[in-house]
Amino acid sequence: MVENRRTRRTQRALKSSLIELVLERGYDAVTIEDIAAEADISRATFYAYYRDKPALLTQIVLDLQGELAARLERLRLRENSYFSGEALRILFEHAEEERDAYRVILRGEGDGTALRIFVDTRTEAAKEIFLKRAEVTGTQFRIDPEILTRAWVGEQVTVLLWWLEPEERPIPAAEVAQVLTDLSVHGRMWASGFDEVPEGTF
Amino acid sequence: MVENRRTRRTQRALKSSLIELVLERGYDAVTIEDIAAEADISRATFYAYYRDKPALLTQIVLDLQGELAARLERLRLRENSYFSGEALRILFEHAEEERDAYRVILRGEGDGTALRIFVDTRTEAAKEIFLKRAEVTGTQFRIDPEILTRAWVGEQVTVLLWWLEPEERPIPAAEVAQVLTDLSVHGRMWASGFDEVPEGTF
DNA sequence: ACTAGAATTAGACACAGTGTACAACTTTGG
DNA sequence: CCAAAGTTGTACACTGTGTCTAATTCTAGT
Repeated sequence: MVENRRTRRTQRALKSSLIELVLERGYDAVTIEDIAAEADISRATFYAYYRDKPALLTQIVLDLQGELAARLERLRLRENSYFSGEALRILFEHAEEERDAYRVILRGEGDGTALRIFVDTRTEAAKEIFLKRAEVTGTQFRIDPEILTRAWVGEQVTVLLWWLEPEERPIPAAEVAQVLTDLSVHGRMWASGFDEVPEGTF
Repeated sequence: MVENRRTRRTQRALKSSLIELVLERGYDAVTIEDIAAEADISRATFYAYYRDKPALLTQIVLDLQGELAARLERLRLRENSYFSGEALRILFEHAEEERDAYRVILRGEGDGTALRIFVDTRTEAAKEIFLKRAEVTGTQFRIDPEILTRAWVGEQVTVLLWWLEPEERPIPAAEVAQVLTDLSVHGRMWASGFDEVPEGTF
């Protein structure tokens, strides 16, 4: 199975068919026969490329992460800053371009594996940045960086899914990214309009 | 199907069997026959209570949310404060008690429906509190409360799952809840050890 | 303690989808 | 143009699903 025009077409078709059908009917309601039919390919060929449905979905996340990682790497070479909110904007823009794939993944379709891969990869990336920043600036974490990272990725993923779901997104990518950065940087009380945390609370 | 000793036993057994087996082998690898066998019940009886596997899982989330809601309601009657981090502690304590059920749900096992129900319910609850607080204090949101809420729930869910996974939890419930509250209230830069946001960033 | 009704059972059924295999065919790249 | 790579249709055994039924066991209320 070398890289041909044909094989590429086949794999692309299978991936986008899965995405389309899953969004339409839900993961469990889609059979391999359905995917093959939608892709105009025989069921036998499906098995030439993927062991089963989960394998195809996993490949979709891996591809997506690969593309995202490439864009972030390009940014890193340009900017070399651990303080830019740029990375988040890139994530949201990428997600908008690949809206359907992201929706399938972030919804957790097909046992949660795809989502788990996505979250874990993002977590690793974020953790590295946080730790490197602390190292460079000599700053001491006030809370466990593990929790910090998990929380940060959790925010991203949840807001991302919410933002992607409607057909038209009223808020542009750059703007949600900025909002999320502001919230994360300044905290929830600031975001709620308080200038300081009210007395005798929390 | 009135509430008997027998029917209650049957339903409980089916629920905990599903949870146990899913944690052991993953949702898709568990058959209804497996669940019934584990619960010492015939497959026919399974169908007397639940249409299918998803229906059973959904019931599990609904039960859990019901119990959690009851505890939070009790708190609300006692405290009547919109500024307490108490609610979060209750969530973490509840999750620790029902660790296995929470893990199955938060992992997103069996198409993401159970997780979606969980997240949506939490989101509604959080949104109500945020809006009510703003109303009471007359505060103006600096960012869209919808995003604020989604992000907050996203943090909770992600950290919760991370915290629940290991067999023994090194950080007690009350403490993670406090950490999460601190982070959320003061923001990520504070949590990373910065006293103010560095110049020319974000 | 008895009994009507509720709950559970085993087993059979048709069915849909899976994963594998293979021989025949079409397309591709050099 | 042709050998190799890719694709196809078809068939197979198999697993699990959901429905049904007649027989059996348990429960609650008198």
